[in-house]
Amino acid sequence: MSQLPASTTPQPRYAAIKAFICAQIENGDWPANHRVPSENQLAEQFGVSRMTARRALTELTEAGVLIRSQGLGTFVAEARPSGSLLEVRDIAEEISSRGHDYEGRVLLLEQAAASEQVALALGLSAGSPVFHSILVHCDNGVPLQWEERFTNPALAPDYLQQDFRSSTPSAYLHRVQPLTEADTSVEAINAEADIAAQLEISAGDACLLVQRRTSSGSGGVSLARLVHPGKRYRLGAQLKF
Amino acid sequence: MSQLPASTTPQPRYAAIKAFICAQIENGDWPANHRVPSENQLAEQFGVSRMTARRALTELTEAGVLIRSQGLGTFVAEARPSGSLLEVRDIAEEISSRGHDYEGRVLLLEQAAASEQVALALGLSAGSPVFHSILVHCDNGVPLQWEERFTNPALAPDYLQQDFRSSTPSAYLHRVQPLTEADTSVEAINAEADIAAQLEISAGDACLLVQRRTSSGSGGVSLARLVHPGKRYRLGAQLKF
DNA sequence: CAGGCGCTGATGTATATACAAGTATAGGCA
DNA sequence: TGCCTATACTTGTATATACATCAGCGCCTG
Repeated sequence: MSQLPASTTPQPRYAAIKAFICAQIENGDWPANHRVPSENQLAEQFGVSRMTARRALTELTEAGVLIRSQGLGTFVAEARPSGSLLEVRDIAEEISSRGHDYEGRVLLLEQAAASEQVALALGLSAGSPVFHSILVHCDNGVPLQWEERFTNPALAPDYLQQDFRSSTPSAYLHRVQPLTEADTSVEAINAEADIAAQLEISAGDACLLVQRRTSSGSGGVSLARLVHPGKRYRLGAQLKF
Repeated sequence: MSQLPASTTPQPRYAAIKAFICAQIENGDWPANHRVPSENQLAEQFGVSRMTARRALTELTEAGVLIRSQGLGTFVAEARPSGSLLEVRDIAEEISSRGHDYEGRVLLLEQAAASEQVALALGLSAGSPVFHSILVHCDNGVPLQWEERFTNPALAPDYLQQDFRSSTPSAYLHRVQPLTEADTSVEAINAEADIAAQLEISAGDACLLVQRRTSSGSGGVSLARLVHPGKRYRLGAQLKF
């Protein structure tokens, strides 16, 4: 073996089919929603078995390049919007990974009655008891995030007994309830006076407001409002297509 | 929810194997780096063929739950960090999909000399010519995004000839250069006077500043600074784990 | 004793086959 | 005309089999 000098292509055969399909799409020959040859057609065309052709289609589907539907066929997916993915890490882990000291200041930790909005997000009825916490996360003593959180008591029963000075509610929830879903929104706000004071910035300073609703298979777990001082914090992301 | 009591189980057989493995991991019976039974063992244990057991292992590997290596075996992966993903869509497509009118106001479209920072991001030398554009994207006539962009002339030669009143630079670049990578950061700023005027907001109002560097296989394509009025715009994301 | 050889068992690739399930269409019957 | 069914084609699941490739181990030879 290894008699093929250059371009020794130990690549599997399904890779050739994937490359072929991607080439057609990138050349523009196959626009979005164009129908891709069926598994049997590709198998015959490339002289492979149906299972091998199927693997190429399956992997491209998982990559978001194709869309398949049983009985109909395989189609080119919409050109993906110049989208990017943004990863938001746990704030305490982030601070620790920089080699800085993490400190959580607990401003409030209580049981309260759910407002209509909170009840809706957590799948409860308005007025039901929910856990309500407000804390400030600090990096080397400098406030980096103000966090207000409403948590479903059924899914995190001993929330109020936690010590959030060293571990975050987010980490606790992640530990007791495997999360399966998260809805996040990010916007910019001018800091209100009280939050500004707690973040040790001036009222009106620009802040990132991240709102996140997390849920597990058992239902809504938690609703969080996270405020970051704009001058001290930035969300980052690296994405490869 | 819960419309399926227990009877209808049209679930494929590999799903049972996946569930079994996940259960062992979540129970703590199989810690990180624990060795998972081999394909043949699982096949015998569940009374399925090796290919079916293999599928369960393959899918869990793709999901990041397991790690496999040829000749060694399959192992439980390290617990995944509590990360989440945020998708950012193209602004014109976003506006159109709401059924609103998109309008692009071109404030500047020129060739300029690259600053040191721009040159670094695009893989050029400082002072090289780059395309420089500033525009404001409007939704039904209301400014929604201020965009300043530096583009590599080698990869988008007829950038200056484009009509960005109806199609965005982002869409043009996506068309002529398949992007493979993007680095994005999001922060909050107080609007400067000039940008505030162009966005028709007050100076000092909180804004989202999104900075994005995109690159293709051929190198750095473009560097963009996107400013959104905080009161009018929000980034959203839905993530499933 | 060192090095190599082959064995075993693991994952990776590929094939042929079978049946299940969803979709669209052509044709027939009332 | 309107509805229903049979059929063909598609993707989805599952199996049995074969060979390739890689890592680890032990034995055996030089």
